Amino acid sequence: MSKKPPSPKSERILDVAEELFALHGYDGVTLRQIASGAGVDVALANYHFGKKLDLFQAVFDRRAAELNNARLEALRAAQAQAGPEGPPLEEIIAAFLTPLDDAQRGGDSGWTNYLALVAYINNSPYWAPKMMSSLFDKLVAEFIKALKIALPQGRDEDIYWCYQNLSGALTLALAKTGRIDKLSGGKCVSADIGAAFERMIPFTAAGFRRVCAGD
Amino acid sequence: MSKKPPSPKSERILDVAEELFALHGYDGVTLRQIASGAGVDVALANYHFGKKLDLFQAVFDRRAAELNNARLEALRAAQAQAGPEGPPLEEIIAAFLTPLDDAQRGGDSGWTNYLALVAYINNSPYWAPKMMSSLFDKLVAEFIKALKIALPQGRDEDIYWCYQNLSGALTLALAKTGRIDKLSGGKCVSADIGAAFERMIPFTAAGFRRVCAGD
DNA sequence: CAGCATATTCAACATTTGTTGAATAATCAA
DNA sequence: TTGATTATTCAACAAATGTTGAATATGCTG
Repeated sequence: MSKKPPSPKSERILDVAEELFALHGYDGVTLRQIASGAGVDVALANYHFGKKLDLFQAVFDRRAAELNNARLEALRAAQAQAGPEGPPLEEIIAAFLTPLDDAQRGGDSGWTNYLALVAYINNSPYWAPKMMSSLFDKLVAEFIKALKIALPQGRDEDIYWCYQNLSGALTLALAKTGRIDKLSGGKCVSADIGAAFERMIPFTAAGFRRVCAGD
Repeated sequence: MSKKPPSPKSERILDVAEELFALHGYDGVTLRQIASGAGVDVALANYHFGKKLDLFQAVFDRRAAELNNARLEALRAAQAQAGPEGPPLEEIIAAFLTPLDDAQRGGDSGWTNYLALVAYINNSPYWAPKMMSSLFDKLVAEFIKALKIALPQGRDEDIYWCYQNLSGALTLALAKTGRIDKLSGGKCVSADIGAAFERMIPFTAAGFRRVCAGD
């Protein structure tokens, strides 16, 4: 485990930046808003992280590796438990999703903000190509490989398109826009990622099978 | 020298604003960038549309009614063709999606930008509650009603959660981030909405059935 | 033509923005 | 204690931003 100073102000800067970037996007947040929210002078963000863009990248990087590891471990665990034919579809998808729910349940509200930020980046035609590839491509490739084994008759294009459907459903869930709350008259709460995943896993698994296996 | 739609400069302002807002978001675009792209002075945007926020709203409103009508008509057409038990699931979803593809195929690249802008708004925790509800809630309620008829055993929460999965998959497709292009090594092109919908319809239909009908 | 409304540009404003260099405070080893 | 390194604030800069009022152009109607 990495050990870091308990609460230097640089961490508070990252926390506040994380929250504000997730809500308003990169250009919708000023360094002074971040500094003010962190109870810190404007120049301090620059001292610790350099330019605004570097701060944005630092926020993104801070939790990326840990998130990646958790998801990869979940996939490896499912694979270790399965036979040589690989884990079933539902377990692959669950390994893709549940680490995100676990992170949010950990009590650290920073993870909630971080995942909303990832949703913002992943849905942005400007940011997604620049930021998502560097750290997530390898992980996604691993999941795609596992999906191909679970769906041996699936054509590559179909699997990738289905993966995009899964990614989109996940992205909107992480964004937590509150829209489903209103549409459903309160029956659904967009902050309840567990409830969302409870449906997302069978939903997308059935979708994969229908498109890639003809079921 | 003359391929010009007889468009006054106010339309060009909307066109450029549409494109830039879709790519960079509300705060990522300056009025001077819009004016410059439209070959127009900065003050003209203010003269025609008022404040920046009003311009943003004007861009959103310009095509909203037409889009809504096309989707509602598609649903009504499916209902008219079906018996009293209502149209099957796939046709409801197709009515929800295909008008968007038709709009993009119309040759007007403005529709492509507009739908990417809707994707940006729909995925934003800040904008979605303010802008999506006003114009889309009634339409969504109509589709939900049709879905409930097609899935009579489905519980309300399940149907709403499934709808969110559909909405998320659609949103990411409309954002056209280009990410699937790279992941798939060129086998999928995110600009090809037709190809995306070809999979999205059976994918989400199977998902609805699995979650809401126990199939 | 004249007159008038609309459309468009020009010039400028008060703020806000990201950024930086110097000054001050805190931390810590010797 | 020193002294040096790190952390933080202060003050200010040039550039960019949204916005506005006045000036000019354009088009239309009589």
